[in-house]
Amino acid sequence: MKKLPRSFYEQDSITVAQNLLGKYLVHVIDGEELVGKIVEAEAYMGIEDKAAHSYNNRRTPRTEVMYGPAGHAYVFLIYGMYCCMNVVTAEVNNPQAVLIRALEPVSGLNRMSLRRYSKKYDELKKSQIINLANGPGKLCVAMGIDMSNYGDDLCGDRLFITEGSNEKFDIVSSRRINIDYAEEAVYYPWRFYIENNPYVSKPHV
DNA sequence: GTATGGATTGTC
DNA sequence: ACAATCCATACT
Repeated sequence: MKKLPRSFYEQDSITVAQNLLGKYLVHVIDGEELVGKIVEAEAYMGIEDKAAHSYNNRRTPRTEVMYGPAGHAYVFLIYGMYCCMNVVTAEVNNPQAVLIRALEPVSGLNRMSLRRYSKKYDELKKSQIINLANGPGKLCVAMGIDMSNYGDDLCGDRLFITEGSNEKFDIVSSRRINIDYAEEAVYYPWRFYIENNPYVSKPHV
């Protein structure tokens, strides 16, 4: 499949978040391709978005990559135990990003399964298959994405995103998850997911 | 140097 | 409903 061009990422994060649904996230690790279809994403609109790490132009070592060119990975550690992966969007010095929140596993299934459960894929229960990558922390474990991927160029050959299939789907929008601190931004409908996809993290919200 | 809390998850 | 777990950030 064809990699998404830099221009895909050089738009506002709301547009990119919606357009990322159905695309394939690929991580090449240990000589194998791990692939998941993006089924859920959240837009973080940067300087004026109280939910964003870059709110009010907060520029620190952690958020630095968000101020650079679009199409790079912003990975951060959350709660001391999980990583979350974002795609940097918009132009330089406009620190927007899209959080990848859930994947439908596509290939490298055994590798993903071993990373999450130390078991082969065909030994998993149904619930474990659903839970392989249906959350921002889980998908990073399954895909082997960690802080060493901070700043990775998504137009490169290690961590990238490709075009999806021709399937049609409807997009649902809702409030973003776990940003209760964000005052009025709590209610912005900037979470997007594929309707009726079983790998979405919290379909009901 | 010190304190605070989090774009989560798994278990109780 | 809550603990796990620890770094980034803000403040002194």
